[in-house]
Amino acid sequence: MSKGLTSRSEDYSQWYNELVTKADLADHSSVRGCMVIKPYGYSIWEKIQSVLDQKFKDTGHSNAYFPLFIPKSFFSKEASHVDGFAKECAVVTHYRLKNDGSGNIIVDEDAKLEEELIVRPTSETIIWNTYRGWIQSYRDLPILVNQWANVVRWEMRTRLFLRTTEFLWQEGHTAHATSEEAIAEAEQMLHIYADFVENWMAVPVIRGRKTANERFAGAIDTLCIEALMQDGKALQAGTSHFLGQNFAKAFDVKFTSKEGKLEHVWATSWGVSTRLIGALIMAHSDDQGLVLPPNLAPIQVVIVPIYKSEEELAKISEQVKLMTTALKAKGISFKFDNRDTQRPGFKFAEYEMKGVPVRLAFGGRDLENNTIEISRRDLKTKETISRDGIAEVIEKLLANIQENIYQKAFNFRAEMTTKVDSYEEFKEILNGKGGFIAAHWDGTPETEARIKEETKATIRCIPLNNEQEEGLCMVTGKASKERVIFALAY
RNA sequence: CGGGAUGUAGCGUAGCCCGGUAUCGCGCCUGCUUUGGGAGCAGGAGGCCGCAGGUUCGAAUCCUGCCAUCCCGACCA
Repeated sequence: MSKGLTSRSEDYSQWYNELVTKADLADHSSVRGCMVIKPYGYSIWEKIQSVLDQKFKDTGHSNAYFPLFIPKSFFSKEASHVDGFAKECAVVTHYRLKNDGSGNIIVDEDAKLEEELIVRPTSETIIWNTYRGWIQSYRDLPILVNQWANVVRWEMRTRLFLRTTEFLWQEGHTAHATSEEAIAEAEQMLHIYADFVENWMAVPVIRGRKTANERFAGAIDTLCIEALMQDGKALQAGTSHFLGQNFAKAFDVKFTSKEGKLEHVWATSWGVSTRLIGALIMAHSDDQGLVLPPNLAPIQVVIVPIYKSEEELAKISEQVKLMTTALKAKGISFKFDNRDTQRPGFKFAEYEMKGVPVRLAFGGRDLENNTIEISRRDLKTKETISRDGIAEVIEKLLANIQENIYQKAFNFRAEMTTKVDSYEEFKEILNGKGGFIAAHWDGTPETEARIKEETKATIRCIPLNNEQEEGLCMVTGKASKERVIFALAY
């Protein structure tokens, strides 16, 4: 591992790629656009999974698993859905290889599938095809199912965690008897995502609604949470869709209501992916590496011994044991890094790169003075304190770090959110400081498309409970009753 | 799919114009000394120079073809 990182201000892309690699999160794989998530990176995903999974279960959802492959014909059943995904699907056409006689392995043309299989880019179609068999009466509803899975989208251009050809995610797919209930479900899940991202990941988000142009293929309404990254670009961190009866009609999923009438069911789908890890990196990291919020850090406290002999290490280990027992009792995760293959300075730099929130350095001096050196990753400050009541001190410190990281991101977003009233000013801010831009828009897809064409900025969302304010569209001058959020996005 | 570039050790590179079997740094291995911010010294291992042809006594270097990757567009519910 070479030292240091490219500075964020010099080349944000390079900084990001180096950080992902050097913090031991992931590597490019030999397969185009795919990544290998390394154990440390995966442990963050596991933490995300465990917290969200509990929230899903607390709201009545269950996990299930559906096939990776989707018959091509399923896709064509929902017109806008196929339009949205057709250009990025991996397709399985054959099921056998053979030796061509000269040692080369080739696809056996005789083993061509009658109907091609699509590697799922999302599972609405196969799930709704399955739900048809599960639903007959209102008594079968609601169906509240989530799946943890991988999906494949053959994007032209990829980026570690943010947009990879294959990625891990969860997708919830629910079926309801009424429109109101489905809408409430979609909103509930959006708020679960927002709470998670803000309180666990310490990333503030705007909860909002997508415009028709930016809506999910096949949805009636797409809700989203939008976060702001340190380079001033927006990142969609999660979505929740109200699908109306579109998929129920496409897959003929009907139920008999209390009143004895045959009706199509109402649907939602919602998901977050490993992209959240990308959001975490880009929201908090600095030129020393990752900064993990304590609530999400796989290791909250690392203890580095500094010793000159085996005997000294043994004494330190003994004292560390007392501390870790107290930490364990408080549910604080820790690692005692007593590897003798690396020196302390190397370990300090390594855990900074990996974003461990709190570091304790324990040496001979501390052994004598009943002290320890404690350092916090977010502010990079350190001080030597008494070991008495250390677990309580750390517990408070972790909470303080969590709050501080969130506040820092919140303040950054506030500074980077600009209200503009003219198209000129809009372009100036967009090309200058960037960030979120709140502006009036006439509500038409044409104007939205024109702005995207001319500036590359998109409407990230129309915030929920948006402040109503009379104004004029910055482009066409037509009347507008609220500001919407524009930004350049990932 | 257009425009541009690059393929040399695990990673980053020099050499290429002007042909003679590969340079340097990081990392890796061994030993000693070290350990409170990425250790020092000494020794060592590791290469089908992207692939396939061609020119030549001889190719990392020149020529042809192919493949791959990266960047900029297009694309990204």
